[in-house]
Amino acid sequence: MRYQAPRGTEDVLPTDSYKWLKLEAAFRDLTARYGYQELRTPTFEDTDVFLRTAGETSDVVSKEMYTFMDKGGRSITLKPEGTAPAMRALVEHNLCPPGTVTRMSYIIPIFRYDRPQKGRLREAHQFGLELVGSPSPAADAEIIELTVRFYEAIGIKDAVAKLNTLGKDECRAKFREAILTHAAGFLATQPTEYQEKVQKNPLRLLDSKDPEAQQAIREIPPITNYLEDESRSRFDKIQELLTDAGVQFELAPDIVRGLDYYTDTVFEVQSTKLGAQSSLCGGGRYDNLIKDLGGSATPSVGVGMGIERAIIVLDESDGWTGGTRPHAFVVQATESAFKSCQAVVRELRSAGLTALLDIDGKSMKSQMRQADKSGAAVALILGDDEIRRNTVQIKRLGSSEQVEIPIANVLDKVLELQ
RNA sequence: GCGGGUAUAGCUCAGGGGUUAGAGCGCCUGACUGUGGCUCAGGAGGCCGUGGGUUCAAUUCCCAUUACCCGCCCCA
Repeated sequence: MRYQAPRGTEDVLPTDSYKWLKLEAAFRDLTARYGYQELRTPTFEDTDVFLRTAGETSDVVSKEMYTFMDKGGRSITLKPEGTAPAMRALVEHNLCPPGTVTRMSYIIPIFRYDRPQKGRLREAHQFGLELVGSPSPAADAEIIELTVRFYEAIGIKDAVAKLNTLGKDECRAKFREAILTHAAGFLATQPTEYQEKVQKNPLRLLDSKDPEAQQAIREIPPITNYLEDESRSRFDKIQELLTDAGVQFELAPDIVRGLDYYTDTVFEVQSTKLGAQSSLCGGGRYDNLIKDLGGSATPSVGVGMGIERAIIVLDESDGWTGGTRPHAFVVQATESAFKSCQAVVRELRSAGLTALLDIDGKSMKSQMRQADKSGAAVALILGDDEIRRNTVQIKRLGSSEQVEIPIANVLDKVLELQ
């Protein structure tokens, strides 16, 4: 126990990896049905990709990035989020020419140097979706619907989308001013550090958990008072589409997101099972990001869903339905039966079944215990007597039914008793 | 980055300045011939997180460090 995994990282153990496989399969299956194709990007990017997009004042960029110089003197950053790298690839390979729409998905590790907590790791993983090229509110609604459907598909109950809009540049500027004006009294009582932070990004005030801040926030007129017509009608239309789709959502003015590239729509799905980290995923519209990366202006929407967080929620709600069980465990009743047992195992495996056997020459009692613990549906028992008779004993574990059958019928019988 | 808590067996946790540090679960072996689960008996497994200090004596007290947990910040 000398070494341990680096702080904020974790090993997924063989006994737990089925959870990952299950979520990944659900994600790939569901998104494929909506026409999303998987994009795979490098684990690291030029640091500029993130500096240009996430916003230099955002916490992610200002204090959480894993950035280093490589031996060629390049500034490299392990990706702290998925959207900017995906859009870097999209621009580089011209994946979304003007006038077209592109749907992409990805499964990636993300790295953020922050203090670890429940549901917050330095290396985490996320499922991502990007719907690129469509200015339509139907695009926003599709991403939100797909996200909620994913949580339903993996068994997370009560997945409710929290929806908000941040408007566009001009209206947001007016709204920021309004925040500063209305919260001036409260801010004056705060440490200068916090004042500066809010000065730089007044929206930050809105998701504060401080009760006094909450009080101050109540004085601020809602952003909807400042929205331009286009933003307002988008917001309304999205809600209409989600309602039509039967997707549960709530309006949540406190959702502002930590990355600066969002425009108009922002949303999260939250859970109370995540401790201080309430959000299971976060996403929104980013109409300026692609242009910032040197592409042509392309309206887009996307989402990033935390895999570890989904697993926590499912763990705490007993959301896992049985792992995989072997079909058969082959028991050698006599030492000399080993080769025959291996032949049986080989036959079952080549027919696509999971078949196990002991390779340490343990006692039959021990083998039976192993068979039981493995969760196998049946034990196949083979010794000298059976070999002489060309038979095998087949025992259904969980009951004590046992019959002797011709060895030629093993496969059929094993399948029958599953 | 800031504040607080915890660290003892594979897991969940007791304990205590002084011979061989415990429990439950798990694991291994056995209970007449080649049969699991239940029961019973036996057994393996711990530098008591790491480094330093106080002390005749530290796993126990103190300090530091590392990791995890909780809250803040923030977020997946």
